[in-house]
Amino acid sequence: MAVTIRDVAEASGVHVSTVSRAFSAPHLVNPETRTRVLAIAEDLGYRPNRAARALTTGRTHNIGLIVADIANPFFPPLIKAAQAQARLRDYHVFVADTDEDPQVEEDLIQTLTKQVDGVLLCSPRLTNRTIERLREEVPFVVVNRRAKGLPTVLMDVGRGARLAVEHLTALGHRRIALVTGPSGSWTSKEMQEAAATMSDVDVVFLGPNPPTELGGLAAATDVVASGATGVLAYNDLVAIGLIEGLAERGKNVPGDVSVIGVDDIVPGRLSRPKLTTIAMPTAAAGRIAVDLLLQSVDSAATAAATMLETALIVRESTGKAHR
Amino acid sequence: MAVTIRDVAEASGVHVSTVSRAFSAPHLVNPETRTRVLAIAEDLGYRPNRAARALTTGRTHNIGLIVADIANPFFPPLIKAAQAQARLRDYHVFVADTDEDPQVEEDLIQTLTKQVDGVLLCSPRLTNRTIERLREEVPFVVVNRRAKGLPTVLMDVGRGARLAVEHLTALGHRRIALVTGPSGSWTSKEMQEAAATMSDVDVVFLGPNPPTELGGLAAATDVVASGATGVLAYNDLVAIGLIEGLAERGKNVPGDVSVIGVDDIVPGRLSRPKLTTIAMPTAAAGRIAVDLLLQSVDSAATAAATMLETALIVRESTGKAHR
DNA sequence: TACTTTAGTGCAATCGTTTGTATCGCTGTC
DNA sequence: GACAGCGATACAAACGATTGCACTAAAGTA
Repeated sequence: MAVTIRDVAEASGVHVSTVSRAFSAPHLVNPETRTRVLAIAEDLGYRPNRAARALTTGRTHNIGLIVADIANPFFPPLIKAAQAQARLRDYHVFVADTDEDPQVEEDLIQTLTKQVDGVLLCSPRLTNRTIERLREEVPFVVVNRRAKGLPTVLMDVGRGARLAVEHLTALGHRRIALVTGPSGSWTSKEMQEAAATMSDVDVVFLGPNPPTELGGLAAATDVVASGATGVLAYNDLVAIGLIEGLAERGKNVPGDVSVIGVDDIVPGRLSRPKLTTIAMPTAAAGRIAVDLLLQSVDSAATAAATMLETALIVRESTGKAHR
Repeated sequence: MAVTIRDVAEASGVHVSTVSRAFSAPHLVNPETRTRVLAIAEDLGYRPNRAARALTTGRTHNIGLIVADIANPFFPPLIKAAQAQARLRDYHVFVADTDEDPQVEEDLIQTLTKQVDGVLLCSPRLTNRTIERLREEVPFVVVNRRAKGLPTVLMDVGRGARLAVEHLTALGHRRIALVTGPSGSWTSKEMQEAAATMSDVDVVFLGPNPPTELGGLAAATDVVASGATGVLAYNDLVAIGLIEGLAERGKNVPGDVSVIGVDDIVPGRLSRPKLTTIAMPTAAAGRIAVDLLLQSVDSAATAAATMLETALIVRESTGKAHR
């Protein structure tokens, strides 16, 4: 059916090895021969069979991208960027969704291992021990989590949290609540550590909470009870839920309480009031993670952590504190 | 490095072909031998090399999933469901993003063709002629667009539109605007045709518009000018933009104008007022599309169109019309 | 002129599976 | 007792590429 390297070889009167080299080792073949072969290949619509190539070279030119939940608005921009970057490098991306289940995550890595050159792990739920074990089988890059000895891409949410708190204090808020996320979350820990070092302000920690709209909704009671007039939420979904919960209790945002989220996901840009938030460079993270992965595929892994800048985006959910 | 079928064969004292058959043709090998081989394979951590298998069988056990824009909230649930379904069938999914560019879409299909058993095309922007040509190379299933002679998964947005208009008329609205989408869109056409057949109501068509929040924002002027008190928007993003545009012109939703969107994406559930919308069964579409695709991979393609039901979800953006 | 180098190409092994065919030892039949 | 039939297994040829090595002819060197 399909046109193979052999067809091209016959059509151009050379051996298959010459055709192969015309593509992958140009300097080894006569320029004239090369252009002729390439033209004929083009003509015949020849595309190298990657499976066959993978068999001899051991390189599949595929990478795996594993996320907890594709439908979580945080991930699509990252996936999109990673896929585009991989395409630039002539790699294809398997996307897999673990449904937040560590067991599924491990299985997925196992079955993917043999047909990819590396795996991108986004916000993995696996234990460090398991990651340690699996890294023997395939190169990893981890995004959004610290993993000792592995190349890692992180976003500086600590600095983001400081910017957020500074923004709130500049607006006159003196008592601030940090609505934390799940207890195991690296992001949440970073935010707490950063907030704890701030001066000129009282910070109360409320949590842990599920990282969802419902988590925010439920946290509204605590926020009201805390007497805080400024809130930094674990992420935008929590912030949106919180704003709703506050409204139910007669509190207006930003009139009575200022709320800041994290992630800058699409719903936050469209909700009302539009969410002031800490923007995470997810697209950049995806791009860089792919580059790091491909780099560690054909040389020794550089186990450095890359830290990306975050930025405060002020929209409508924060305002001046009144006495 | 990795453990191959040969290692398993040697460890169990049989020929590789026996090991192969122990997996893929159990009835051809002695039950005793089989269990022994399987145990040893398990022990050694043997995983068949898919590239090698693909080479002989011609089946890669991969499928391609091509969408216009991963970051568009409409797609992730579909991708998620498709990927999960594929995994059930022991298939892996390449996800690729065309950035809404037909040329990229065509390239993508070309390069993917050789390493997948079939391609899922979601809301393709390709011309019918191009699809016609490409289908020679690889089995397709098309989602969210009519494609003659190809298996197709559609969502009954026509019925959804009728439900929406009925809902508005039941609330007393007598003049309704349909804010249409891009001119080439199948969905938009379906909605127009359905709306045109409704009685007891004036329907005005406003468009075409880009399928984004900005498109909705810009359409607000026309809506106000049209004198309509009820609006059906091309999708949720447009609806959200429209609500914002109406607010800028002093029109309250649902007080002055009722607005209905399409898709039931997450932002619509979180925006304020919460959006009344026509829910599209995207997850089901993803699942079914995968099944159809795998089916047409190893038998003749059934070129039937599957139509999925939509549903009206009433939230807060629609209300009674007042004289 | 004889020898070495080098550019360009062909040859053949190899990657890890699958699968059609051959082989082998039994059992049952006539 | 010869042989067909059969279950179980081994053999070996693919699949489509890559790549180390061998070879040839021309160019460079002494």
